[in-house]
Amino acid sequence: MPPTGPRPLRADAQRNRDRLLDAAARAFSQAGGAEVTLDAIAKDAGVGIGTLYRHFPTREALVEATYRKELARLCDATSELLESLPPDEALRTWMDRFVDYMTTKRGMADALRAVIASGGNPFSESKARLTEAVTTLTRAGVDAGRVRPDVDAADLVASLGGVSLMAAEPTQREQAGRILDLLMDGLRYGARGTAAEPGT
Amino acid sequence: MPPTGPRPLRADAQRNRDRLLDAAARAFSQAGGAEVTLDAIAKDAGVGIGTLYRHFPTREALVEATYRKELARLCDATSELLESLPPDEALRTWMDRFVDYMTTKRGMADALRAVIASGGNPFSESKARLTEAVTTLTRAGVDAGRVRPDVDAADLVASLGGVSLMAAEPTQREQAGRILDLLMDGLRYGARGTAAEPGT
DNA sequence: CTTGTAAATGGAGGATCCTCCGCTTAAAGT
DNA sequence: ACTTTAAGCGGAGGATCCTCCATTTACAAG
Repeated sequence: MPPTGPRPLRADAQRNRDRLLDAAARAFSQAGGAEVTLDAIAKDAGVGIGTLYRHFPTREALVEATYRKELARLCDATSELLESLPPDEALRTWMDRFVDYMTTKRGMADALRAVIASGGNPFSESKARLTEAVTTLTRAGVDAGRVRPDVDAADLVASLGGVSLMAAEPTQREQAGRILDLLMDGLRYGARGTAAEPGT
Repeated sequence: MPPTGPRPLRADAQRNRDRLLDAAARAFSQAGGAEVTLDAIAKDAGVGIGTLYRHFPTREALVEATYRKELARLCDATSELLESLPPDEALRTWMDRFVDYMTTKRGMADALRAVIASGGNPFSESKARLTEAVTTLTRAGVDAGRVRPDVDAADLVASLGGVSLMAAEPTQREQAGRILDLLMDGLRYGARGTAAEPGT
């Protein structure tokens, strides 16, 4: 017997959930979308505020769900990057994209804070995907002798999260880039094929 | 004529400000101090909520002011560290202390977010001190050939802020340590006296 | 000491967050 | 079709945040 997975949502619940996500996507992608009130989103979706909170217990949860697809796309881009670039550059480029999502879609910052801070639970889905993507990239780098082998992918994801949080203001995008360079050099330090010079 | 500095506070205003800081220190240093309501602090200080908000426009501003002294102590510790340790280890140790403040005094996280995110204004005092401290440490490292010369101190402060934000949970203190190691190796990469092996 | 005035006060009130629970309804069983 | 029941709904209401401005007060000038 197939172990009863989490039983499917009731039809009306599913419908409301979808409406909420639609409304949220609409709201968050507008300018200043980070300030939209949850009441407004619920109203726009035509459901009660209680329903919103049941489906998404915190603002972060709603934002995370809204951006889950985009996060997935970002993760899926790894193989493509690895085909067209040397592994360390692929990793560096991927990091840049990661941060770019933050500065363009403002609501995304909340999403990632939620994803990365998820000590153990509800958002681990996206977190797992991100960690997996980073694992793929670093492993390729290690195999090519361009990245040190003793780096934990989860640590790196956390770092990216931290950098992104600081770079939330588009003003600080350049600073974020420099920090990523630094981090990248930390990743190169001690790789098999170590070069003594920093930078690309 | 001496350029009229920001005119001194009126006597009653100064008194209220001090009371508020006392009350805040009391509140924030208690367990779970991060959740204290501002109304409670105002009441404890015996002033109206409006007064609190005039002196400290945001929660972060109050927290920052509360911890300003401790932040200053941290900054002042640099010379002591430089006397007893090689510059790169001094820097690494200082970074650790920086993060430690976060995990012990929980309210401090808010403070630092405020300090570091201060694009340009009200908290630049503490930010400037932190940057100065890091400058001292890195410069010593550069002179000793143990830190690369092309690192901007402000970038490093921002990085520390990012790491600290992610390490807010004491659970993640070890992860924070590993990230600092990585960052530190990034700083060593390309220093005059480059060693090919990572770590200390 | 009196007066003028700008600084400072404080709390009522509007906005938002989030919880809680009595009512509604999908859908499984008969 | 009818009953049953638990999943789902919604929004009133309590808590907190922050603003605004009529009133009070420090203190400088006369």
